[in-house]
Amino acid sequence: MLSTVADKLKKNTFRKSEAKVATAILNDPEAAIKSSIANLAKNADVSEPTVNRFCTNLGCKGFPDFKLQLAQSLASGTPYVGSNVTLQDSTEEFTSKIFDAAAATITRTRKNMDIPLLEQAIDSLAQAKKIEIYGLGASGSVAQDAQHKFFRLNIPVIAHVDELIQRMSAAATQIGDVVILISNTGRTISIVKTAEIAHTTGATVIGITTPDSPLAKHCHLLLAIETEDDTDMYTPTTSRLAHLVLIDVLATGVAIKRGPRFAEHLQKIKTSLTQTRYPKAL
Amino acid sequence: MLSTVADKLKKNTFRKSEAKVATAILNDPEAAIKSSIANLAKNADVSEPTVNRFCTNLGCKGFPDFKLQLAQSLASGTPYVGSNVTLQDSTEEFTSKIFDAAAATITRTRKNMDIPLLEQAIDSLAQAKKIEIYGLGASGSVAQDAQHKFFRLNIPVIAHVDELIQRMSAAATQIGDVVILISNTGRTISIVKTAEIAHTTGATVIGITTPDSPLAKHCHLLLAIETEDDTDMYTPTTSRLAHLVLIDVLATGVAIKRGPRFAEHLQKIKTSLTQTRYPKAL
DNA sequence: AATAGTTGTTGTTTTATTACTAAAAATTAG
DNA sequence: CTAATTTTTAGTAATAAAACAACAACTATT
Repeated sequence: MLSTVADKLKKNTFRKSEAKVATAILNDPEAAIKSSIANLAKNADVSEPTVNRFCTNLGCKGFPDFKLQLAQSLASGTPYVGSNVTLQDSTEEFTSKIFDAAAATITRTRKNMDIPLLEQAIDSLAQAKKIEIYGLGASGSVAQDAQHKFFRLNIPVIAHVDELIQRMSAAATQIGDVVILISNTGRTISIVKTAEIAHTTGATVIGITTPDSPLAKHCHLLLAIETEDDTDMYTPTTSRLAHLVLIDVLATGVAIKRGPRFAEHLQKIKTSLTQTRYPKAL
Repeated sequence: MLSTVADKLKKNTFRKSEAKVATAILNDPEAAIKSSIANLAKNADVSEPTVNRFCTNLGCKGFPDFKLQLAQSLASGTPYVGSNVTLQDSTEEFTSKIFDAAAATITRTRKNMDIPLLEQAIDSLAQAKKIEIYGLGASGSVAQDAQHKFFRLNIPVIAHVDELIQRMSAAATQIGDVVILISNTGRTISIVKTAEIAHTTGATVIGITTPDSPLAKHCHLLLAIETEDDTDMYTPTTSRLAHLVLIDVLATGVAIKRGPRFAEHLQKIKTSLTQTRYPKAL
């Protein structure tokens, strides 16, 4: 895991005057990326070369390079402001926090994507005789969204949100089928059991869940989505957004793999819907 | 609408030599943020002051400021390249594009949020005797996700994804009830008809849909989500992500409005789930 | 007291910016 | 339609600012 400049700033393995620099930067990072070396040196009450040495010690090529890297780590993610919603928040505040959290989740998930693994998953989905998608609770609607996505690709697919039906259906899978299991925690007993059942039939088991979870251990292909710790009950869980985007990626990958002959199928689906809609205004 | 430096780079309202600068930067943005003004000027085959003027014309304070801003928009994954997925895309490419589009949608939606309107919606939801949520197709799973969210808040809520049941249920609503209609296009005839029915009963009709659409005209409260034009059939629709986050905001708002007495209810729900899960590893 | 480790001072080099000038394009008058 | 004038645009050269390197001084530790 490559650590950002912002992360390094928080370690306190600094010498006296470099610590001053670090705290000065942490005090107002936004200001730091805009100020010159002289300015920052004055603020931190150290000499200019100290600031420069500080930067090189952090692994940067110099002060400008440091500013650039800091700017980038600030831009991605918002690691500085705690984004937990509180009872005291104004509408504007909690709205911002929720949108922030959502965007951050997307960005974070993107960074952690394992492309070769994705390709494997897409391969097996593209060749699947049948795709079964299981989820419970909030992951249930994710499963249904996934069904909708793959259905449009003209692939035999079914989502189940009922524990018993999931088990029965899983038991009925065969070699060549793919079972996608969606679980935020990866610790839902019933889903894990279902994964075990699917394993016995020889179906390919794909998990969209937290790494190192019980479910993760029962998957042929683990598409890991890191969960933020559910510290605050007022903060909605954003991981299902990551799940949805991941499914978009899978479905798109399959669509591309199937190539241009699918274009006409998708067109068919589109025209089939036109009768259900009011025409677009000009 | 605040646009990033990266956005501005794509507009071609440049003069001859500044266009050279823009293309040079777009050719290799990563390199641009690292090079000096002299270097970039040579690459673009223009003089150094031209590069500088280019930066100030873009609204930056100077070249260093420009580099900083560009670095930030690159880091936050802004799609500075056209984000339509093509058949030729590598897995890495279309994955990036999809995640980019998702993040961009979230950010864009956030900017367009109308806070007072949100507050009105939250108010009516918090006071609702009953909440009904309707969606079809992809919006169906959004509706079910919404049901799940409000259900956790101990509010009488039901989602329907069947056109006929939606109509019947809408006809049975009363004053004090709230009907949430979710539609990406806002042009699904059946949903619009259902909105009309709900209107006659005196229920509050909230629409989560495209502004200026037929559905939008039949809502008491319109929570507008701008849709990106569905230009490419391989590009998944990201608007449902916006819908989901918006629902998060609504549910959170209601939770906050109901105050601390809800904390215990949420706690109850949590403990009710523990028996269904494997314990967390230490 | 000596030495290794840190920090500050001075000066050089690189980088960015400003002011000015030349060229090109556009506009208007003849 | 052409020529003259104005306006816009780009480049040159000079200036200012910033970053960096080499060296000197200081501190703490043994």
